[in-house]
Amino acid sequence: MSFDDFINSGLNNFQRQAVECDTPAALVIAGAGSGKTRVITARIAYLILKKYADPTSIVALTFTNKAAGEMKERIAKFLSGSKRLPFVGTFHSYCLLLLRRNPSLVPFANFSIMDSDDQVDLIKKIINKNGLQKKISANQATYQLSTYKNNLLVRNMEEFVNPLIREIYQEYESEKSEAHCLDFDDLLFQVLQLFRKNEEFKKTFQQKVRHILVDEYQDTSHVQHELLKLMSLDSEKKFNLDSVCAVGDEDQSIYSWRGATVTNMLSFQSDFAPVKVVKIEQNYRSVKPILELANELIKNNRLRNPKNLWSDRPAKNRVVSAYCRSSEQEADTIARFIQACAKSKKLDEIAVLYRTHFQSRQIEEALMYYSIPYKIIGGLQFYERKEIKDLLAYMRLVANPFDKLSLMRAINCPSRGLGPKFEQELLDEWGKNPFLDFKQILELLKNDETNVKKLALEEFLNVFKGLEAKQFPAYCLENIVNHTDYYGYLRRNFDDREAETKVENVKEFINATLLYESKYAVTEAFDNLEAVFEEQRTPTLENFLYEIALLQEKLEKTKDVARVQLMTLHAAKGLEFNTVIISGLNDGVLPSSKSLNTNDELEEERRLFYVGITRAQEYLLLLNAYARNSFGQIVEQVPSRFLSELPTSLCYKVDVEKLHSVEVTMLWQEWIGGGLDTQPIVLTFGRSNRLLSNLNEPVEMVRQANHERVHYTARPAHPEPCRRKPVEGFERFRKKSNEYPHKEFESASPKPSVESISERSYGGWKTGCAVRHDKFGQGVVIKVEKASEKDFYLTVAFKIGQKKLLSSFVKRV
DNA sequence: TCCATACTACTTTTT
DNA sequence: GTAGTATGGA
Ligand SMILES: Nc1ncnc2c1ncn2[C@@H]1O[C@H](COP(=O)(O)OP(=O)(O)OP(=O)(O)O)[C@@H](O)[C@H]1O
Repeated sequence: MSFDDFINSGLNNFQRQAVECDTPAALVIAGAGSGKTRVITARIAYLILKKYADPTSIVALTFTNKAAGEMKERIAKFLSGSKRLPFVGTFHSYCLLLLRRNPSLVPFANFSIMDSDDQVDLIKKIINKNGLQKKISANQATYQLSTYKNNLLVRNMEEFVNPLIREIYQEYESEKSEAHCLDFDDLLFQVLQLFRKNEEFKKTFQQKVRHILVDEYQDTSHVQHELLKLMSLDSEKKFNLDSVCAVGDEDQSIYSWRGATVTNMLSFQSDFAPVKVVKIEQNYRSVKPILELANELIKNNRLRNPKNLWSDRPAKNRVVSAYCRSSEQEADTIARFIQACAKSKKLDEIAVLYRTHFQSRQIEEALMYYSIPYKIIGGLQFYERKEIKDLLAYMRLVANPFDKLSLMRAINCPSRGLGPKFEQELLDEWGKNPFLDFKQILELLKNDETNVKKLALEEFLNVFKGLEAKQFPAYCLENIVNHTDYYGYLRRNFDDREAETKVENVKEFINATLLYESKYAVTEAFDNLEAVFEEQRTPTLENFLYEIALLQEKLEKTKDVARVQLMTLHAAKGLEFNTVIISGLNDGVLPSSKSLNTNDELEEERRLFYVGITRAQEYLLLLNAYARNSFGQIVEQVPSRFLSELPTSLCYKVDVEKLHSVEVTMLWQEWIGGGLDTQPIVLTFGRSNRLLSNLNEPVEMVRQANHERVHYTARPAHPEPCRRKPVEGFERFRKKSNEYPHKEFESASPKPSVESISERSYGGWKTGCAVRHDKFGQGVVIKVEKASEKDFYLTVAFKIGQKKLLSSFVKRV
């Protein structure tokens, strides 16, 4: 389709207004799936093709690399053939680009970028050094530090700051700058400072860049908003670009925990006034039942502006909510569902979404068991693996010989007798001579060491002989691997299977560097670095390190076989799939147990669920389980409170827990396999034939919002499926109301075979003491068992019956 | 200094 | 269940 055709037929009136908007500032506020991203892409194409804007004068900022990738693809379609492409990427990657374009303005010429692991490692070191372990965990400190840093730049928050954090902050910053490292926050800060302090820099920037577009504005941080202001306004706060266009949706704000500020949407309107505000209410992505479900859910949030999002894609029987007995069954059910889908859909049109990464493991296991190809987005990333990070440390040292953190990582890996004691010497020495690079320091130290250590140091330094930042990355990496005998080290230190996977990973790493080199050879204009100076466009080690710093995924050839995508709800933002599976709809998982304290947090969890639902185009499967493995223990679960907010008329509930696995497959085949879109199909389930058309009829509420009514007892992880009276047809799958899920197991289930130690008191927990649980109310402890040093299992008699739970879940009364 | 063993804490979410 | 740390003996 030509772009003209697209403008005429591929956009509705409102979208077109935003795309063709001539006022300098435009803001699109619109619900999920209403084509906001489409507006951004179309506007970029419009500016280039209709307004003859130089592509390199356009900057499009997205929230994630994945979103950037998709947008690039869409734009490239409109601009087929053109080698000059606009910048599309995250705020962070754009800031990195600016810093690299202006090496003379950066505090250190060759800096390393710390990822979050490096950050936590450094903070942990500082905490341990100052004996603060007892007071704060490294993860907590990292999080608070980032918040502190972000606030520092924009407004003064000194008095509210945890003094501990300020202390750590000082040391963290100085360690970082001695090592010539920047963390993710620094990338934004450095550029922010450039804009604030360097008029020349700002002038050059505004001469070159004329249009800025920002996606997902509701999740931009204060710093990012500030940055946008500095980029677009002159010193008199007058608009100084040709256009700025942002799009966003308050209902999809899910990143407040990392500093996202929804009110940026309002600030945008005042800071860039006059702003043309465009609202879009039609959803093009989802079929009606799915959209209505999402609308009903989000209505429960009080802190929002009501919207009237509608879809004109009628459909029936599109949402099923499955109640599983355990997380294993949940995973198995997902796998069987995907199997049933695979007959009519491509696997990459299906996504499994979850709240936290650890949930992916069980799902993975099930998918492997059924040989379903899948791909995990996020989670433990390729470049976060230990073996890769070790080698990266060597590479980083080549590019940045001041990188203390990398040196500490590399020096004794593979182990060469240079342990913590030597590390301390090294740190002391370096502290005295901060302007020497690591080779000079090590040469210095070599003189007063024993022979064994001398040799070890010699060996270590030899690895770097002849390696330079301007060489090809693959050459450097292969040299490092060979000179350190890295494969040998892996085989010596890990058992066969583990060693082999690690060796494989290293080989893949080498492949990735080779691929990176060839990519440069093939396409002259490497889109991301399109506007970088020529010498920065050669595939050097240095450039490779910058390229991967903000990328977690490894560079892969082309899209290979279609695979089911597994990711967190956060990572799914901005994406869409034919079929979406959301697993783990239990209180404590979604909403997360850490977000139950305040209403704000709870509403963000609800938005997260909303984002998940609105990723689906055609089918939506929701799952929860009555038991879940966490920390190697089976913990009872209650269905998510959000499930009770979904109208039953839109959501078909199934008691999967009562089905045999074969029946589960039949269930899915009947739901999906028949091609419900085109014609009503005749079911051939069991002995009876039956139309599926009544799938969507209202049912009585099954599990009430007040979970107190539901009665649970401890039961084995895999109870035998219970025997049911056969029910005719598909209807038999529908969850019965008022039927307690585990009535059958209550008497049958063996009592936990842990010896009673109820007479004893453990950690202050005593039988007979009164406790309060958030949901189950008051109760009395009948049994105490040790779970760990600090945690205990309490068997508590509540009004609703006995429950066994971790002591951390109850309060003493 | 290295290794084996025991014991803890651990799970949000991302650039 | 596992990664990371603490301890103690070789
Ligand atoms: N005018 C239109 N006509 C037909 N399809 C459209 C139109 N606008 C958008 N779409 C389609 O609707 C879907 C959602 O669009 P898009 O991803 O741009 O929405 P969005 O507002 O960015 O969504 P979200 O906020 O949920 O990420 C896409 O598949 C897109 O192709």
